[in-house]
Amino acid sequence: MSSFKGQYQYSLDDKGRVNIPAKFRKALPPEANETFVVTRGLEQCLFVYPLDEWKKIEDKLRGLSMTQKNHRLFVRMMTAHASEGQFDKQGRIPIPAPLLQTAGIQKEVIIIGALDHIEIWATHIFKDYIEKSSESYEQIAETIMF
Amino acid sequence: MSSFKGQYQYSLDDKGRVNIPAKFRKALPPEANETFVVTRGLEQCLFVYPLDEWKKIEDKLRGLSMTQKNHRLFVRMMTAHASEGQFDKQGRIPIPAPLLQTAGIQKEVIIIGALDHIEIWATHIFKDYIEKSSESYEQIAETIMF
DNA sequence: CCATTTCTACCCACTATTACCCACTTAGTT
DNA sequence: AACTAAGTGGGTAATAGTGGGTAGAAATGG
Repeated sequence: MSSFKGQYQYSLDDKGRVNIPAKFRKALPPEANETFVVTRGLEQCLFVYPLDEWKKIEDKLRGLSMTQKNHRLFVRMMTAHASEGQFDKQGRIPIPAPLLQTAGIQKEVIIIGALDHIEIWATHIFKDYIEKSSESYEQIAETIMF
Repeated sequence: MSSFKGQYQYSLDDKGRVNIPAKFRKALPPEANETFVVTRGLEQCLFVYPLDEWKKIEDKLRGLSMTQKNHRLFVRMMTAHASEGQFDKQGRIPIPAPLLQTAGIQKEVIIIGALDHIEIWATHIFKDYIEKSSESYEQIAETIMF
């Protein structure tokens, strides 16, 4: 079971590749087979799952009904934007252009760990999000039962 | 079990052929026997099933009742538009003209993976669909229990 | 039933893209 | 200060995508 955490600043290169923090790469379980899946996230960012975690998502998606409009939409959003890949020798992954666009990524990105997955944000979007959300953080905490 | 994912841009050539992404071809299980079935999709697009997955659909269709008007309609829609075929040496499949028409495909297409099947969309229709759906995506996500 | 025409499937060649590899730079550690 | 590890950039070879030509099969008409 992965437990990604932390926040790292990187930049996208001309070929659409981003580095994955060495800490995260080392934390990958062997079942992930050096493979990850990037897909569209909720909020304007990208989710990166190690292969083993993605398999769990897939199983849940398969359980949805093809005849339900909302289910089809959800499956499409998750899968159509998903891209499976492997690290190159330097530990980078390629991000398909459509995903970069949906996440508003141009050059500067922030990569954060979120336990079972990694998130990639355009730096300025992430900063805005954190700032805006900071105000309601304590309030939202009230609604969450621990 | 197939697990198609990703999004690819291709163009229909003058002979009515479209390329199937190399990744998808490689992911075909041997049971599919290099064969696929294209049929009319839900929403304005085409569904492409590897033969083994299509067999499962057929089994479900057989389970429907011939005495129910809606069932007859559903079976007809799925089967009348279905076309079985194989890849040429370059990995392309021919799409019958009537299917192109129902999907509104002229030249530019987007091919997406949706786990057990592949979908072919006219590019502009797909973009409209995604844009329109993006608004409701997070909302729909809330209703789907993972 | 045969001849002609159209359509389809197969094959080849060109172009674009991707993935792999190597080298350089920067940062952190001893 | 030197060494090691991590991040960045770019070149090249292999692969994938596109377009078009030709031969065989099917359909149509005489």
